[in-house]
Amino acid sequence: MSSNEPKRTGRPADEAKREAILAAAAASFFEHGFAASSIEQIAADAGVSKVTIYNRFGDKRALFAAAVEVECEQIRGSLQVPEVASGSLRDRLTAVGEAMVAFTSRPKMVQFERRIAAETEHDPAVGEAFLEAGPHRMKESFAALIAAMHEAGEVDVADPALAAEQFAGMCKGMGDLERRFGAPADPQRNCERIAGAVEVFCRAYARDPSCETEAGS
Amino acid sequence: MSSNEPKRTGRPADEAKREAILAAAAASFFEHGFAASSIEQIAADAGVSKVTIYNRFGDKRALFAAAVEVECEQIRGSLQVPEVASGSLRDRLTAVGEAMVAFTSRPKMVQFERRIAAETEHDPAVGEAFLEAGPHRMKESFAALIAAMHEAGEVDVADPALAAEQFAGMCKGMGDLERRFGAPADPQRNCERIAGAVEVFCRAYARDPSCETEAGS
DNA sequence: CCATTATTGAACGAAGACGTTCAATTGAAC
DNA sequence: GTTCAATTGAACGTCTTCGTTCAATAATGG
Repeated sequence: MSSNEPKRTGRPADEAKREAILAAAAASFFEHGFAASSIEQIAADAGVSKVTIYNRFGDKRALFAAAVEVECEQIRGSLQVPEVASGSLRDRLTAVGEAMVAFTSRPKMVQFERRIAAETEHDPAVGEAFLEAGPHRMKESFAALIAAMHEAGEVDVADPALAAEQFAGMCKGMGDLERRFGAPADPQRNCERIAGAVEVFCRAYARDPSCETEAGS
Repeated sequence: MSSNEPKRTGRPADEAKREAILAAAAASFFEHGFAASSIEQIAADAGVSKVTIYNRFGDKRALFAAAVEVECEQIRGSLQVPEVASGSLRDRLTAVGEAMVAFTSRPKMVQFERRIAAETEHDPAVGEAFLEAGPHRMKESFAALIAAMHEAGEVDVADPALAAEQFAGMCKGMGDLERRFGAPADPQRNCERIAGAVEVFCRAYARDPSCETEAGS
């Protein structure tokens, strides 16, 4: 693999600058939107010349795409359904619900989703990339977990993917939507939503009506 | 009330032009976004002089706000939980679920929500206005309907608002999110989501396990 | 030291946008 | 027909933006 060692002569590219550019680009794009962000401002924020940005990314849209890709990579890295193997079914579902809500309601994520959604209108590939990096992976992980619970005889679920959506949908309730449109978060209501989701899910799917089954450690 | 009859002299304002301006503004703002829309283009689309727009609305932001207000008004007018008074509990819930999904998944609405969410970052009042005109009203209507079912002894629901959110959340599942990020709609999956939501809701809340209670006509 | 590449600062050109000004025209009411 | 407001078209000023060009400088390998 000669590509592994470019062996290029001349002054090497400053990787720190690349990251500074991407950080500044992300900050501007996701706060002000694509059209309202200016390359010059991003360059200034990154402490970098405008020409450097054009040399390395070529284009405003390409820079945007690169910033989105970095963010999606971060999402892929930090997203995971908690592997709670112990505790009652209720406890484990509650943990999953809390993790999902906490993950999706961070202001950074809300902001990112808003911008990606808006940009999807102009460039569907952006929305697709996000969907794949975030929600779809999360859904698959959680569906697999439900399928495992089914195999273990704890629940009786014919369609794990649907059940995963149902549980996630109940946990989010309208909190999701409210945050997206600027309403302040209501932690207490969120707890009630999660508790309610666990309750309904258990009533609908649990084999043991008491839902106190302990998972084998 | 002299305000009822302005009795103003001179050439009267052309109301058709006002509507044309608002229509063109809505089309441009909600398709391209606020920053990427230009007054000149909107004026051209509306078949109107740019000066007319400035005379009547004053400002680009004010024009945007007016367009949002018109759209919210339309939402307030067309949104309603269907008053299905007959049929089994399952049938009525299914009808409500279908109506909600149909209402929120129209491309126009998806587009509108994307833009409002993006603009909420810059102007929280916009998000608040939409939330009030749309989701909150819908939730209250549906919660009232569930409360009525509870009064009638069909279901046993301690928190109608929470139950309304749960049902709506299950109906939407991830279809909502997928549409927002450009994934094509999947009508069959939507039907399964609604059917699944009805099933889970009934198992969790219905007094009559068979869920075949007929509502009095 | 030399070749080569990265980076910078400044300036440029073209384009577009916002919002204003103004004279000219239109249209309704009296 | 006169009066008065609405509308228009065109031009203007100012500002911002994208993206490019170019000479000068910094940093590395040989």
